[in-house]
Amino acid sequence: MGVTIKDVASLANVAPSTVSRVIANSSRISEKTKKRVRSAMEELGYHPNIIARSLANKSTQAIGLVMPSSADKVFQNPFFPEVLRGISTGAHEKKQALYMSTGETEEEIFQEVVQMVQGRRVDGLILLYSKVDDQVLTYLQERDIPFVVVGKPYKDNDCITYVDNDNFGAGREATEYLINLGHENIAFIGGSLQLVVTIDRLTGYDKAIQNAGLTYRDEYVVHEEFLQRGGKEAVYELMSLKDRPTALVVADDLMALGVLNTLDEMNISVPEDISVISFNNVLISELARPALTSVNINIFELGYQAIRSLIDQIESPYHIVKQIRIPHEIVERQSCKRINKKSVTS
Amino acid sequence: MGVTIKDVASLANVAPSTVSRVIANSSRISEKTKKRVRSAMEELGYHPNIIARSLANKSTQAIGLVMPSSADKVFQNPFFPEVLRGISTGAHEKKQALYMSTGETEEEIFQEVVQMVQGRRVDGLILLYSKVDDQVLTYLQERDIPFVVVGKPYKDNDCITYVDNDNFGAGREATEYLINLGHENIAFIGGSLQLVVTIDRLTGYDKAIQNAGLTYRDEYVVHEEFLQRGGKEAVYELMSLKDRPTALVVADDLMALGVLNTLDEMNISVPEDISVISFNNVLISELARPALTSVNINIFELGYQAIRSLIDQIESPYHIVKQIRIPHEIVERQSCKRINKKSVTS
DNA sequence: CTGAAAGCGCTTACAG
DNA sequence: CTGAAAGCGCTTACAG
Repeated sequence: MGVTIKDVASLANVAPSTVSRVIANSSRISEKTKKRVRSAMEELGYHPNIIARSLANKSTQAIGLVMPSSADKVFQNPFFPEVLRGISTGAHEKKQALYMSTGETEEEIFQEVVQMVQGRRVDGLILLYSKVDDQVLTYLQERDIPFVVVGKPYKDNDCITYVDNDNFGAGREATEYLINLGHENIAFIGGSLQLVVTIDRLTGYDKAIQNAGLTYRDEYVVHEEFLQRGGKEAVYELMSLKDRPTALVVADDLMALGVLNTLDEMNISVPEDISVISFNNVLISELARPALTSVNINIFELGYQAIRSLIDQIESPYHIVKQIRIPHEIVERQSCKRINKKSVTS
Repeated sequence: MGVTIKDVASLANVAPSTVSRVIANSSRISEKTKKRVRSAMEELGYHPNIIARSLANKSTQAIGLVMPSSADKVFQNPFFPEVLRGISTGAHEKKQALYMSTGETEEEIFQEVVQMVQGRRVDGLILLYSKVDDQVLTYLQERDIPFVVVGKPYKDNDCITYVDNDNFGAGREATEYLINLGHENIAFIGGSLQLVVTIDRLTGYDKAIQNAGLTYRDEYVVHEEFLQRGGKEAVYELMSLKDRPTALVVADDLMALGVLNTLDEMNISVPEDISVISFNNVLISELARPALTSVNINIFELGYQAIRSLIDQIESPYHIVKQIRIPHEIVERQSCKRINKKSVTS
């Protein structure tokens, strides 16, 4: 049924190998025969069989995307579609196909990765997460398969190519932003401590608190699963403290939206009674009321740079390691306000 | 470098063809040799080369996902991650790999589809959109490639396998829900009329208005691009009418969130002054204030059934056409309220 | 129950 | 500048 290289060859009166060279646009073929072969391809509606090509030259022109486990929660976070968009754009520019993992548990995903790699389905992989003690990462390192991590790996930073924000800096700056508005009681609501991003942002928060000479309080730091219904618990806890915080650093826009709702239910208004700053700057932060001041981490760029550097790595004859830092900046909206200190109030 | 079937064969002292049969778990091989071969595979860490297998048996165990064009807007709609999740789950169950298209324009996407199909990269495709006059669809039909559409195709309904909601019914019921709450001035804010889903929901709205003996008014029906910053224009237009609507049917949760914001800016409160019902029931509808009453269209199921029926189609020896209707139901939250009719007000 | 051989549709030294 | 031949790693009639 399918038109093969042989059909083209016989129509153009050349050998199959010549057709192959025309496809590759080899400089060793005369323009004249190239033309003849091309019109034969046109006439027959020939398209190269990519599978056969892969087998022959041991390159797939395909990239594997490893999604985090617990797919259900993850996909709901607008982070993923956006990073996918960046990856997709880069893939298209470089004519790479994209393969997605589909497993839900860590073990399933690991098996899939092994399949992709050993089954020679992909030339390299992008890990769309970064977590402590990851067997996928270990496996890829051992086998010396090209891969890049979106986010900062927990260890071996120097030997792994990754694309990340300066989340420490982002956490520090967000906190400093609140400090500059006069806040002294600033709490931090973070996601899972299994995620390196949480750790980094929290450390930045710490640093800012210290630098400003504020007292660090354990009870001001709470953690909730990312995406949980608004971190209700966390907010209740914080608001029932004797020294209520006057400002919150929230690790994620979606979580911040939930925090906003909980505060609303408690009749605490933002930014009048309490200021809120969050991270990621996804569409939701604009649509929230009040619109959220959020740290833009340029998610698209994270994905785009990830695939660019993966392709560089695949094409390069020697093993290159690169760390790419995507810039961030605070986008001011309506959720933060200068505090009226009691002493200053007339 | 890679371990091949030959290595396994010589270690196990059998022919390569026997190893192949063991992999396929053919009943024609004795348990004894199966065991021997399997332990050889284990010992060598053998994994079949999927590419080579594809070439030999002309099946790829991979499915292509065709994303809508204008990827930028699309990925931001929570519809896509959710439908992807359904597809991914089904793919994993059936051990199918997933390929994503990466093109942005219609033409790019078309070329990619041709590549996937003629390059024998996939056994079938899922179209994650449905629009008027789609060349991809026409191409797949002509070539008799297995595919399924998520959404209702614009024409040729009977010959195409698709998975859809009863969007006509959903539009009608949403409108009836408002009518039952006593509303008579009900407006419709829809997305692009290029999308079949918009047309269906609008037609349902029409029907409900007619059935109830209410007068249909042209000025009550407005269209905005899906996802546009809240359909601000649309809301202004409607609210400046002499006969202001008392209820809105909004085609999409994200759009409804924008509508909510615009109303808020105009100091019109929901549901006291105006009721709002929308569609899709994504996470955002819960997080909005007031929480949105929304028609749950079971997006996950849409994706899950799509891939199931695609795989059925691929595995079936004859061409089967199926139309699957995913149920929907109204999820009541806080954005709708019984109207206080003037005549009834004491 | 097992093996030898041809074939899937390409690419790529090697030779001329 | 072009061709004949071997090979990529599997599968599958065919034969026994």
